[in-house]
Amino acid sequence: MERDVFLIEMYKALGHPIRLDILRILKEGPRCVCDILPGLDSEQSNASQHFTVLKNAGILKRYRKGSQMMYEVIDPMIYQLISLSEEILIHRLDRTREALTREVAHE
Amino acid sequence: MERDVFLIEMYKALGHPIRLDILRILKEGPRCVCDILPGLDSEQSNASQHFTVLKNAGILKRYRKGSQMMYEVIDPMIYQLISLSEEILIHRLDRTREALTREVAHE
DNA sequence: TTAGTATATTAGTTATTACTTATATACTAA
DNA sequence: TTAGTATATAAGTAATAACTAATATACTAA
Repeated sequence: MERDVFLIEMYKALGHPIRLDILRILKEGPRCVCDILPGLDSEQSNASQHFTVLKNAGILKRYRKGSQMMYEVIDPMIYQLISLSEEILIHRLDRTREALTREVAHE
Repeated sequence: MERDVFLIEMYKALGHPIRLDILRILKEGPRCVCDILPGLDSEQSNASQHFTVLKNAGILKRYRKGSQMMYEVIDPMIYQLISLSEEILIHRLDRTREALTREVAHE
């Protein structure tokens, strides 16, 4: 499928801790870079490149507001996606815990 | 967050066309490598490494069945995740189409 | 045993992504 | 204008991921 190109770009964009941090900060609404940067563990230039990755993946858009650059999540459904991923993870941890409990019981 | 490591590994694992293909084939249920390989655009060795990535990301598990190696999706919720991603994409295409229509109307 | 099949693993190479440093651009205010 | 602030972009390097080719392992059947 050729649409997969976009899917894959989206997954790749999500696959970096700094970019997840950016998305979490933007969950509160549009923010300028100056307000996001302090929450990131990254230099200005590097962070800026991460913004670009998220923009190119179709997740963020940006616009200028005076001397500041604003970033905004295009489609809040992306947060459903992240939540669902987290659920899957929790699901997994639960299973692991369970398996562990069974093991201990058998000793 | 330290749990992010696992999230990120999951997103990274999803971010490759061959690995998405593998998951789509496994949607029908457990399959041996021999049955999956023909559906992939990849050499045996390379494919095998993609299986490993999916396994290490906690998405697949495997077990031997005679001379064959079986792979199986651990948690079918992963397909919800993929569907949701696809929805987000469709959503985006709809918006783009809409915007285009408006533009043409204004000409 | 031996040969054959199925598949994983290793090592080497190539391609892609991330990061760093330096610089450019856009804007604001003096 | 000029200086300062906010941020992007470019170029180079380092780190990681993907691929290829060769080999190893586990099993089966003769």
